[in-house]
Formats: sequence, C-alpha cells, structure tokens
Amino acid sequence: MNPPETSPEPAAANGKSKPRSVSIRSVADLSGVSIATVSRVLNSPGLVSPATAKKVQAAVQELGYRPNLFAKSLLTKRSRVIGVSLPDIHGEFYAELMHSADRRACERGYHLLVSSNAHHPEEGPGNGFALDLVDGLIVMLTERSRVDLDAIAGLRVPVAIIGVDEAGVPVETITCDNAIGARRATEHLLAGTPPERCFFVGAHRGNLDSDQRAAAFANTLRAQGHDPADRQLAFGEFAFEWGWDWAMERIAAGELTDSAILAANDEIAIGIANAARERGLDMPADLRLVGFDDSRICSLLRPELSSVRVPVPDMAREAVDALIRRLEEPDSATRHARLPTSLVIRDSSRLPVGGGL
Amino acid sequence: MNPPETSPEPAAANGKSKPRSVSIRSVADLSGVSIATVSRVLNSPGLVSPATAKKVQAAVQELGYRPNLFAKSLLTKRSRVIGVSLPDIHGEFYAELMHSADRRACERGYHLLVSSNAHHPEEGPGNGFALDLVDGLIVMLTERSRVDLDAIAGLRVPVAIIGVDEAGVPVETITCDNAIGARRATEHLLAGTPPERCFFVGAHRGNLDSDQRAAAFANTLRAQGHDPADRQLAFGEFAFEWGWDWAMERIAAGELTDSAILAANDEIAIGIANAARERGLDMPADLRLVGFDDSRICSLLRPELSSVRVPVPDMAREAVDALIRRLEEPDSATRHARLPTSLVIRDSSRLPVGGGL
DNA sequence: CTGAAAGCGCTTACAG
DNA sequence: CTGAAAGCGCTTACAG
Repeated sequence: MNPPETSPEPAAANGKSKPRSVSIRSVADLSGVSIATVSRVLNSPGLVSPATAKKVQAAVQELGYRPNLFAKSLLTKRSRVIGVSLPDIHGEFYAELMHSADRRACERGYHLLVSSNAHHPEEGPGNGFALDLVDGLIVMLTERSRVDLDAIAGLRVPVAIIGVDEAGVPVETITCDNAIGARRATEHLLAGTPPERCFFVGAHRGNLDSDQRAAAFANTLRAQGHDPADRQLAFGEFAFEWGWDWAMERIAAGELTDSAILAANDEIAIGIANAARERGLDMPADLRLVGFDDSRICSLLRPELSSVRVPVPDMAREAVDALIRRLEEPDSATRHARLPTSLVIRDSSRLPVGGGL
Repeated sequence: MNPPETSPEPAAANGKSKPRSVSIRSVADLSGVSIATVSRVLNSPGLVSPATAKKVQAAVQELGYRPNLFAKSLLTKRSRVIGVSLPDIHGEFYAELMHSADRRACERGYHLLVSSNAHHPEEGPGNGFALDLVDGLIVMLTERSRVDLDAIAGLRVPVAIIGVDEAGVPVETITCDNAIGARRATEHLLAGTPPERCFFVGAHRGNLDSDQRAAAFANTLRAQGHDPADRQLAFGEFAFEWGWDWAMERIAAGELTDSAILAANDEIAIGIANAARERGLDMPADLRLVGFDDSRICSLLRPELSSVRVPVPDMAREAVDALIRRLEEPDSATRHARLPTSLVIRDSSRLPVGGGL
C-alpha cells in the first residue's frame, strides 16, 4: 500500500498513481481548462487572461509538466537542435570549437547534435539520422573538394560552413583571414632574415588553410622583390613527424642556419623546433620559427612558440549565430564572415632588441 | 512549366510538384498498399510478403522517403539520441572523449547531443531541453559532490556516469584505475629516489582523480615504510601556473635537487618541468618527473614526459555501451567498469641504465 | 499477410 | 479570451 519511493522534489511523482508522463491533458484537467488553453499559456501568453494563465502555471508547476518535444516538433517542424559535422581535426581545435558552439547554442536556446558523418551517409547505421532531427547543420570543411560542397547543397536543411568561402557557395560561411595572418608572420620573419632564407612548411596541397597560408607567404616574398624558389615551400601534413623530418633533412643539408620558418600549424612547428634543438640550433639566434593556430601549447614550450592566432571560439560562435539567423530569418541576406587572425610574437622568432646584433 | 531546379540525385524531388516532405502516405500511394504495410516493411520486414516488400522498397527508393523521426519517437518514446554532459575539462580530454563516444554511438545507430548544462537546469534557456529529447545521459563528474549525484538520481532517464564509482550509486559507472596508475608511477620514482624526496603535486582537494592519485602516492610511500610529511603532498589546481609556482618555491628552498615528482596531470607537470629548466635543474639527473593522463604533448616535449596513461577513448566507448545496454536491456545488472591505467616511462623520469649511477 | 482505425501529445485555425 | 476539432506522420493492436 505504501509506495516505497519517497520523492524529495515537489515536482515529480507526488501522489498520483501513474508516476510518469504528465501530459498537457493532466495540466488541463488540474487547472480546469482545455488543452488548447494550456498550450497557449505556454506558447502565446498574450492570448490568455492573466487569471487563467496563473491557474495553468500553478498546475504546470505542481505537476512538473514539460511539453513532449516530439509531439511539438511534429507540429512545428522545428526541434531547436543544430547538427555539427566536423572533420578529423586536432584535439584542441575540436574542443575549443565545440565548447564555444555549445555555449552559444545554449544561450540561444538550441542544442548541439554531434554527427561526424552527417554528410557521409554511407558510413555507419546512424546514416543521415541526424538530418531528420536537426533544424540545420554547421559543417566544417578543410579540403578543397567540390564533392563536399555538392553533398551539402543536396541537403534539405539550412547550412553554415566553416572553412570555405568560395564564389558560388550560396550558404552562410565563416572563415578566418589566413592570408593576413600569414602575411604578417612572413613580414615579421623578413624583418630579420633575408627572403631567400625564409621557408614555409605546409600540410598537403588541397588543404584549404595550408594552401592559403602558403600563397600568402609566397606573395609576401614577391612583394619584397623575391620570387620564392621551389625549395622554400614544402608540403607534407599537419603532423609533428613531418616537421621533424623536413627539418632534419634541411639541417643536414646545412640550409637552416640563419633561417626563418613559417609552419602551417603549431604541430609542424614543434617538430621543427625539436629537430633544431636535437641538432644544436638555437632559437631564435640560429633559426626563427612561427607556428599557426596559437594553440595552448605555444606558451608552454621553451622557447615559447610564436604563432598566428586563429579565433576558433569566435568562428564557432559566428557559425551558430549564422545558422540560427538562417533558420529564424530565412529571407535575410546570406553572409560571409571572415574573422581576423593576429600574429603573436614570442621567443621562438623574436628579433634582438635594437635591430641587428 | 519547367521547374528551374534540376536535381542530380534520383532520390530527391524528381517530377512531383510538391518538392518536400514525402511522407509514408506518398510511399503507400505509389506502391498501392496501406501505410500500415509501408510501416511494417520498414520496421518488421518479417511480417510482410516478399513481393509486397519489394514494391514498397522500390517506392521508398524512388521517393527518397525517410520516416519522420518526431512522429516515430512520439509513438515509440525512443529517439536514439544520447545526451553527453561534460564538465569543463581540458581540450584534448574533451576531444578524445567526444570523438570516441561519437564513433561508438554512430556504430550502434545512436546520436550524441552535447549538453554541458544538462544537470544544471538553472543555466541558460536551453534548460533541461535535452532531457526531453534524449533516451539517456552520459555524465562525467570530476568533483566529490553529492549534489551532482542527487541531481542525477532525480533525472527520469537512464544514466551512465564517468568518473565516479562510489558505493550506493545504482547506475552504470565508468572509471579508470587511478590508484594502480599512481602506485606504479610512485614505485617507479621510489626505485631511484628515496621516499623522503618524493613529492605529489595535485589539484584542489575534492577533485576525485587528484584525490585518488594522492592517496595512492601516500599509500605507496607508506608501504615502503615511509610516512609522507605534509610538505610532500601539495594541492592546487590542474594548471601549468600552479605547477610552475609550486616548483619555483620549492627550488628556491633547495628542496627539489635529487627529487622525484608525481604530478596529478600533465599540465601541472609541464609547469614543473619549465620551472626546473628555468632554474637549471636537469631532468632526469637532478629531478625526475611523471605526469598523468599521457596526453599527446608528452612525447612532443624535450625531454619527453613520463606519464600515466588514462584510457579516455576506451572510457567513452564503455560509457556509450553501458548506457545503450541500460536502454535496451533495462533488467540487466548494473555494471561498474574500472579501466586499467598504465605507466609510460620516458626521459623525464628514466633511471640510468644499470641501476645506480 | 494486409487494411482500417485508434491514438501518441501536441498546435492552430475556426468558431464562438 | 476560450474550447472543440482537425491533424502533424507515424506505429500497433485488432480484425480479417
């Protein structure tokens, strides 16, 4: 006779013999109005008399009622869930992006569904599942690939793309200014090192960020009257090992003394730095080095690593806002945000005070 | 007359004048059966004659039909969405955990909803939203707090907890074996350093991981007949700066020469390492150091940092499996998984070959 | 093996 | 300002 469980919170299953699923019906009964009125109190309070509203709200409180989202979404065709599809990106990158997107989505009353394979419907049984649940999609792209863009165009939901901003992409895009960041870094290197001893160490060709950074590096050298030789730009991958291998080879060839290097990301830069240390080259005296991303690790290294800051949290925030704008104001103009990067100079590339030594 | 858009894929909006929302009705009409039969073909193929099934499947293909998940979930009360609630954890940690959980969820046909504030309903308008959408929750806890556990108990959905495994928690738990990892690390330090010159540098008291690691450190010293002095265990936070400050102070006091230190995580260890370098202490000759987590950065540092590996991806995977088990076999026994840690010895703590120097 | 029907829990014109 | 009714797109007994 005595139910064994005693529920501490007033909201939940107090008294009633059916402990779960308090529905709009229960609220309507308890407050003596129709379910339509309950719905109005919750969704369009302006349409209801204050007295009625009060009664209903009391009932909602007492029962701990919360509307069934599936029923609601079935009617409204809106779930307030945003899908996020990310490529295999570096840990810190991923975390910063998700954290910031999550915070923003929460602020705006949305939730984030992670779906690394949303636009690869062939993978796994999850299979496009997300697409039916989601109001829109944030997709991060890192490769120059029409395939991805076409797949996205084929989707039936609004999309915001992080990482690509090419002509003819009629969706919201959020990018960072790789060109300016790489130019500033290159100018900084050129301020203390002759152009023919400057190098760029990139990821594989086809990676959008790496390619843009490489192009800006080359252009900045050209702007100073130096047409970079092939050997001054190298392409591998976003990996410690690649930076290490490249540097070891060049050091063996005697090419890195009094040189300056821009790496396409911090991890490549760390590979280069460790190889240099291993071979007895001093930073910044013998070799000046700048990474890219300005990840947390930069200031933990010795010497601290100069880097170009990429505003990942801002980009994630912008992406959420852009997508929500598209959802809530479908007729607004499509925007293309390009967020600023900035050079952070630390010991690995610092010039001696007072100019030449 | 000619619709302007030409859709390349056969599935989508080909021909029909209403381009969106092909419903079960459309499929039923096209294949000449009832919607009930369409539903059966999709959900219980065994109940339908092969011939009928073939017709229906063809129609599904042709129309590119996908069931409306909201309608479906309204009936079945299942969304195949798992909520993930994480505290503010370190970047790499977060990324590894989410990546692994995402992969596993996808394999099993589930999706992940990130909701950093799922059990903090007071924060933001997103407000418990997730709870209505989600079949169950994976919650990671890092603090010793009844509040969190009670809040979780108050939830009406199945839960798997990462990080806590205390008596009386009647839910699935997934932890790692902090005690064994810390013991192995301490034994490794004791093998070359007298117990009174061994230190543990932890996070704040109350952090579950840090406290467990501290306790194991102290116990291991005791097991060798040395009762650790207060000064041998310090508590601050999981931060580079804390490690740096602690080390600077102790070095100034002359306490860290020929010492051995277990840090509660890698970041604290890096702070200690940098301070040691700054003050001219050599690792491992003057000071031997072991971190905790074995994050990626350990092998990028010079000297490489010894660390205790925490199997984060495995834990995430286990959590997903545990939760799904709870969802799909509600009567199965509640399990408490404790995953093994392991000591990874690198240069920062290595003993000279052949024993004593 | 298949269909007609009820109903999941809500929202929203439509009348009052 | 409020209620009765239709219906969102599906699943599942219930009869055949």
